[in-house]
Amino acid sequence: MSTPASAPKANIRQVATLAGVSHMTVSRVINDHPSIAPATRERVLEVMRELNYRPNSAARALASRTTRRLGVIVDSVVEYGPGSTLRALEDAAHDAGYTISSIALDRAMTPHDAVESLAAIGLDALCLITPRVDSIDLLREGSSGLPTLVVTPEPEPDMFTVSVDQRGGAELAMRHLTDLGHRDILHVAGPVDWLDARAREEVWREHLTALGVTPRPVVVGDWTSDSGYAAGLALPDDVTAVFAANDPMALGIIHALTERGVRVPDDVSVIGFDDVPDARHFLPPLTTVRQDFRALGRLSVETLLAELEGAAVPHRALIAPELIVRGSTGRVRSRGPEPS
Amino acid sequence: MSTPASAPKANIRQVATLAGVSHMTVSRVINDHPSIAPATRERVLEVMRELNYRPNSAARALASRTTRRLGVIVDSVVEYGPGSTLRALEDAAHDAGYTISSIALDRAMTPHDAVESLAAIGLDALCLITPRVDSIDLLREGSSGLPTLVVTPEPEPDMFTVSVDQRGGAELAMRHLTDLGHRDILHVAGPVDWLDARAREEVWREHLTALGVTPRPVVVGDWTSDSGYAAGLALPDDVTAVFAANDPMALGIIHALTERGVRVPDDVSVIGFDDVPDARHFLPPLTTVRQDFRALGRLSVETLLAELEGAAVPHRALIAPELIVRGSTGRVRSRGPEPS
DNA sequence: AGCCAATGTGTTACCGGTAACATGCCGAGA
DNA sequence: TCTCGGCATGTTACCGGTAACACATTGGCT
Repeated sequence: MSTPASAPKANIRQVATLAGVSHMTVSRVINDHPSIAPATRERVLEVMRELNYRPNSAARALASRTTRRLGVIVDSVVEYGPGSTLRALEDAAHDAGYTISSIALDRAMTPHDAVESLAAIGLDALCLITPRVDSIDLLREGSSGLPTLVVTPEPEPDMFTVSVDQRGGAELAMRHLTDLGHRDILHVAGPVDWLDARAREEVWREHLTALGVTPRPVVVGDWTSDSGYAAGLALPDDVTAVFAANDPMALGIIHALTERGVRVPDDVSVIGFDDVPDARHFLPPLTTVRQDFRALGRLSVETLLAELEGAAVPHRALIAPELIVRGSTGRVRSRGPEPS
Repeated sequence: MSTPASAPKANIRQVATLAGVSHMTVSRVINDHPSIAPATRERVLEVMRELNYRPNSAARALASRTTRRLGVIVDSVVEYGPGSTLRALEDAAHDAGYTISSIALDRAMTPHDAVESLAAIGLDALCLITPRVDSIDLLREGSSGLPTLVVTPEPEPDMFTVSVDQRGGAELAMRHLTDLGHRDILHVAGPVDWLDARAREEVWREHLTALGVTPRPVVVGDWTSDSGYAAGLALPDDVTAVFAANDPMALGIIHALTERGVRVPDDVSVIGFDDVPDARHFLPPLTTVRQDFRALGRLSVETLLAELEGAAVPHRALIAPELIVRGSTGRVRSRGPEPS
């Protein structure tokens, strides 16, 4: 065994004694204080290694009033977007020497409770990943006085916000479809209380209107492939393309259409949003808009830490999405004999 | 605003003074000590409410040498299984008043580093979610003296382990296929260093052997739908069923077969493993084996906390998987004119 | 030479809790 | 009535660090 069994944890004063310095000098070595003689530093480091010394983070937190911990409140972790963003945040935070404590809003957990329960464990800053309309207000209300960043599609004048450019992404999707000649484009939207869903829907509407086409009524889904399936079953015959607000719904739509004998993309083109890992193997492989959640997570941590250090940071930052063209979209074609 | 701006954090002694008791009494109220007069408790609670008092967790951790924090090391969070397990763990831990700090093993992070970096922040116990063969040894080596639980398909005599019953799940899949009359069953396995993958493969082999069928060589994938796709392209013509070690690979296989003009399930049956949320809308909807990762997470936390409290807990616990029959499997049928 | 700033280190107090032991009070049993 | 044990509470020390300030030494500049 390399580790001596049950190493009796050493503390800063024991290190100090063995190194022949005061405990304060050891503390300075730990914190990379500039004015430490190189020889002293070496000696202390040596002793620390010998004793297998690890600073006690609770003690540091208590004395310094800073925990090096970020709290994250995530609405709907189970969804691909929020979940991926959280993972990316965790990685980025870890790289910066910070710890993440996250709490999901899913269940019987109100934003207020979430802030409470996170604040209880001690936080340096707060990050809210929430695509919901009202969450920001709820956050404001439960405000904890902590530096805060919100990952949300809508800019908020008085807060730091970051997001993937939802409108830009929706533009990409709509332009792709209209470039292929489609005009009769149905939108299967996400839940009405999701800002991402709203942004995508607005762009769809605006884009069509600008083309002189009257948009049909949106179909509202709930992000699940099930809801996409339902929308697919109910798809009017004269629609030539569907812009689904996410990939699972696109999958469900394709499933339903296929069952109905409607071919994708020959009869109807379908485009998704997200680019989930499996999208390339859907049948047909899904054309979609990729969101770079890793970049989003990194950006969030950067922004938050900069804010903590008092640096001037932009109140709003955006990540650019990317169009991924695959097999579920094609040029518009007449659909054979229309019924009735 | 309901919260007074920048509430000056109260500490235990201020509460004590205002309540006319010693700070120790307040501490006892916080910790639900039995011998506190009801009247006193009420008075203290009242003052705590007034001051909006929150115990400082760093101070508690320092004084009590217990952090109420669990460390989790996750290998391959990006995979559905480990990722879901982690989420479930977080929820269960939160419900028990514990905090989770997790670290992903994915990148340039060795198990040793992971233990180090988790131990550095202070932990009550450690949980390792790792499907890899060698990780347990690595953990043993980097052992931190902490109570430890491993989520792994293989029991380890000297450690606490929990898992979804992999062999049982694979049995379910194989029995389903053979009940439908299939004998020529190909297995598309996960990476060789994954214990889950091994267990599924072994059962596949044993099951066929017991039936007097010589198993063909396994095809080894890497869990991704891409690798499934590759396997599907190379699928021998006389195979009538494929047991894919997870759902994304099953998806890729179906994609490839469909491209080749092979119909699923008419020509070839495909069964997956996991039951990812979208599996029911794959084309055709996927027959698969569901793993209840939420139950697994809950079980893990329960076990770990029981261990912490010194309770006697079984060294090995299993969650039962469930067969989900959908449209990607059917009775065996001759495949029409065989080429050559 | 004398002064001052920078450098390197030490002393002391304090962060906000919990542990361990001490104390006063009260009721039950001898 | 006295004693003893349990209840309710208080006192003191300590957990392992950091902050703030003090102090000694050194070297450059006037």
